[in-house]
Amino acid sequence: MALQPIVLDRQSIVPLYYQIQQCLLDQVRSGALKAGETVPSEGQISATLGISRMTARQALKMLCNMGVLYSERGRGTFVARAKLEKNFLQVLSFSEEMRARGSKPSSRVLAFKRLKPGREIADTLHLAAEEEVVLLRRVRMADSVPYCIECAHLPLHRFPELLQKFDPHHSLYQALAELYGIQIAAADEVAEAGAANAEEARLLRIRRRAPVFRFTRVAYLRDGRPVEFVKSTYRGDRCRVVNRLTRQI
Amino acid sequence: MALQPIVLDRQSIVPLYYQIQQCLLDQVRSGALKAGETVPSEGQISATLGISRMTARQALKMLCNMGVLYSERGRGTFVARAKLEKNFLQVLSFSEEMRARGSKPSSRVLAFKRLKPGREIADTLHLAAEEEVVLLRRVRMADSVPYCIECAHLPLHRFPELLQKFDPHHSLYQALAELYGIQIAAADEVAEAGAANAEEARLLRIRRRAPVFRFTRVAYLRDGRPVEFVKSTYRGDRCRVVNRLTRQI
DNA sequence: AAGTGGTCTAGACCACTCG
DNA sequence: GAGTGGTCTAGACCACTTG
Repeated sequence: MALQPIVLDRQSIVPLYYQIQQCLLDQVRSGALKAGETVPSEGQISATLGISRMTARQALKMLCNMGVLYSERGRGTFVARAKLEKNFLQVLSFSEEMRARGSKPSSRVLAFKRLKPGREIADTLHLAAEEEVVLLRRVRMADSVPYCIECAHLPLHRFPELLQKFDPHHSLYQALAELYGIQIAAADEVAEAGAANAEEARLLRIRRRAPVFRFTRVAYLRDGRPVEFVKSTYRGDRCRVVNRLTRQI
Repeated sequence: MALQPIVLDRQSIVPLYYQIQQCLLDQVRSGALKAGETVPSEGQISATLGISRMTARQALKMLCNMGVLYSERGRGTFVARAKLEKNFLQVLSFSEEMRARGSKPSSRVLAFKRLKPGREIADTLHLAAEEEVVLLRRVRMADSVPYCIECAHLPLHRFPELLQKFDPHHSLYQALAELYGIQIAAADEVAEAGAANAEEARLLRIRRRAPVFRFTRVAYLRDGRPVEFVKSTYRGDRCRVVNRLTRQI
């Protein structure tokens, strides 16, 4: 309830509402604000910090959207009980995901070439007829243990010299950012349950017919243009899909 | 660019920003506003409708958060290209999900009783020692075809007369809402890939070792208190997990 | 009655993009 | 320079919860 002293920097380029938001987030993370507890009200925050109520509100609103807080009309704003620090639903590349877990990612490159794609891929990537893609097929490993087979398709016209410039043993997303200034903003992913075929079993070092996940992922830029189509097969014993679902009321 | 005439009802209890938001959403859905096109600017909307710019902004902001629109500073607000009409990550009960697809849900009840839960469930639901749960185990079917085996656990103290009042052939979520005024707001779900064991194969009418999804779901109220723990097994050939991922930049 | 969050207003300045 | 979105202010009224 007592607001830890927040020092705002009005000269900073960082918006005031963001400074407040981060400060509250730190207090929740550190446990200074515990689950179920009341957060200082919009009125208190604005009075204490000498800012407008709308600005205080903006800070709280974003934390509510993130699921860190929740508000009840007439009662107040509270710290939510659920722990959702699990990097929910971020688009992460394999490399990023493994590094986040403290493992060292590596790759065995199976194919890296240009190719005329099939219908599904051409349609999904909005390619004109006869347009080619770059195909990158790799076994991805963490600490030298195979995790998945990843088969990425990228429109050649958008990444003209990828075949020459990119070392396929490194992180693709990092290369796209560095070479082309490309920021992936979102992705749609479909997961299916399957059983390993002979090739998958060999590459992933599992038994034939062992459980696997098959993912189909389409990655988008901020404006919604598709830039990547990926099919991948993950070992069922080393992968789980975590979701945070919300209910529209 | 031309704004379809929006008629605002200032007497309505429905907030102005929400009326605007729904109207724009309809135009995007109907195709009147196409992907990549400019949406009327905050200034235009506020001037045309005779409302404050902050209110117009609130309507646009929510649509941006939903991924329907995106904004670029200095340029404008645009319709996103991705098709994201896929019932994004909503918590839906089996019944709701099947009805949404136009199928008729039904259930074969395997168990409906009180029970002392194991450690994992007691911990997850924050139960005191010796506290019991209601166990509801069902084969869920759509148009009489088995889809999954669902095994739900609910804290008995919160739903004291569920065993007497609820007909286990109907929708559990609907009953929770009607009998206890309970609104589930969010859920965490973990999916794993597996192979059907003998019992699962029999109940789901698939071969032994056929691919299945195994889900573990914990459902929460608005304030984050857990109210349901579910383990379920879905036929791999009749289920896919769809995700929309976003990237924190 | 006092306090809370939800909505709304009518302004303001800024950084940015574009012609 | 005109138009855009991003931020911020200082008020306002309302419905709601709580004591």
